[in-house]
Amino acid sequence: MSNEQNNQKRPNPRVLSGFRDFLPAQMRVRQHVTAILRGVFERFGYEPLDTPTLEAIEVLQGKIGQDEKLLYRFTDLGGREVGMRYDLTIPLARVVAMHANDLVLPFKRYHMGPVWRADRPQRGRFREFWQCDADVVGTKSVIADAEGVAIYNAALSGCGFTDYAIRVNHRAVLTALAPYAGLPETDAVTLIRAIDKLDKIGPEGVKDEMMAHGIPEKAAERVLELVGITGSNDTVLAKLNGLLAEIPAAQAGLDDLAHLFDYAAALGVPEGKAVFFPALARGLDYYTGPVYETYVPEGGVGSLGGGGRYDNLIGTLGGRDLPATGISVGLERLLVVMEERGMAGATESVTQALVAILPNDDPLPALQLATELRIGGIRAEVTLDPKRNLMQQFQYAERKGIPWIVIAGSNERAAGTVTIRHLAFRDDRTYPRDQAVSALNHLISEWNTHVEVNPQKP
RNA sequence: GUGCCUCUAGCUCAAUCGGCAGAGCGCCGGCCUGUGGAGCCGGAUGUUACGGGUUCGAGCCCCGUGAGGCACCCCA
Repeated sequence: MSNEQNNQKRPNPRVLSGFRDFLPAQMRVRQHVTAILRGVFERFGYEPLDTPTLEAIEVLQGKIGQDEKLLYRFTDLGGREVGMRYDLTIPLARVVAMHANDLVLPFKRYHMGPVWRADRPQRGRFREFWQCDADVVGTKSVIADAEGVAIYNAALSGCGFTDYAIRVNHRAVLTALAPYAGLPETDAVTLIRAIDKLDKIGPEGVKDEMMAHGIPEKAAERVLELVGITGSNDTVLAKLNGLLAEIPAAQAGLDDLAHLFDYAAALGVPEGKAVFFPALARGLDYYTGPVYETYVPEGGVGSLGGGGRYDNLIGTLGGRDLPATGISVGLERLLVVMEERGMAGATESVTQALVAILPNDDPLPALQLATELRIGGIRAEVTLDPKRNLMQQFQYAERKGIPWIVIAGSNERAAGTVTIRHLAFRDDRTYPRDQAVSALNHLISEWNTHVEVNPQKP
């Protein structure tokens, strides 16, 4: 086949809108962050779960309300109607319905994996993206809700964030808005949809939006006054208790939140990180109790994750009616913000040491040394093109982010030594050949300590 | 799925009224070097996102497609 024919037949390489390739440098960061999240989930005693990416369409349909149009669906070769999972919560509900007898309740699981939505892509919004969820099924305890907040706190601080906030609200507060403003319940969705934009368009914008949807000015002002209340959690709770005294369901919700904040503090959430935020809006068709979302200032991607209690969902898939609560961390948004802030470390290669082979030297001793390093637990690679001179090998290591280069050329062999050089520090050290592995292992752990103490690389 | 904006070298950006496609950084090749990040010499930087149209002539104007972004919608 000639090149011309080849070019004509070859399709333009491309990826679909909202889908992405992850090159090694990006994958290292993704794996770094998912490892942090996995560590947090497991530290709180959540067990891993995985489920198929495809589900029968009837499992996915009807549980996701308005977003059904965002479902990727197709007919498979056997004529079955199939959908790609839209979130990780529906699969959890299905697992609980199918395996209820095998699960110990409360069932605590975490699940990290891709989900698909045929949405219009934007910054931090993709058609294929990862969610990292932790949920508890089978308890109504507010401790479980507080645990969700505590997990968020541990996850975000574990990733290096310091300026995050976890906003907390309650379904009962949201549903109380309409009666509080003297409006019929049917206006609740309109009110919630509007106050959800408070951050973006401000109080005046929210008021305009409400009025544009037929809410009387007085009622809009009343709602805005309530959701605009700020202060310490105790202050806001007290004020809302007063304002919503006539609405028993709201009182119960506020009581939940009072406990939640106490529990969260005891679970290690620092003062000011879990904030009662009455303007936090979450979908009404889903959540039944406490709800929360995480924010970082100037993130530009909306919330980094959300969660809450959904006591009525599990039963809808045919299993026992079980209460549930949980969180979802948006890996992509986390990474967008981390990348923008230069927090996405882990720029080093997976390779810890390159074993150099000098030009015209025998490659076998280098291969043997690499083998020893690997047996010693060091991720090592060996120069694959020994015609490259030593400087080119340095440059290869530098460019790839390999921190160490190990040289055991003819000079070292004659002296019975190895030379270990740290690329960035330009630090040469000579060790006896038979101590190469232990010496490098020692240098690596020394370096890791240094990185932890001082994340700024030279 | 709707509306609007954007797309020039690997990256960041230029290109007067429609008149020869440019800079910096990076990259590639050669030479040299058992201890470097360089030097010297040389080179490509390119289907101006893609496909059409108008024009003597299109990076620039028009239409379509794709991708990215913003706002809806919704959400991670």
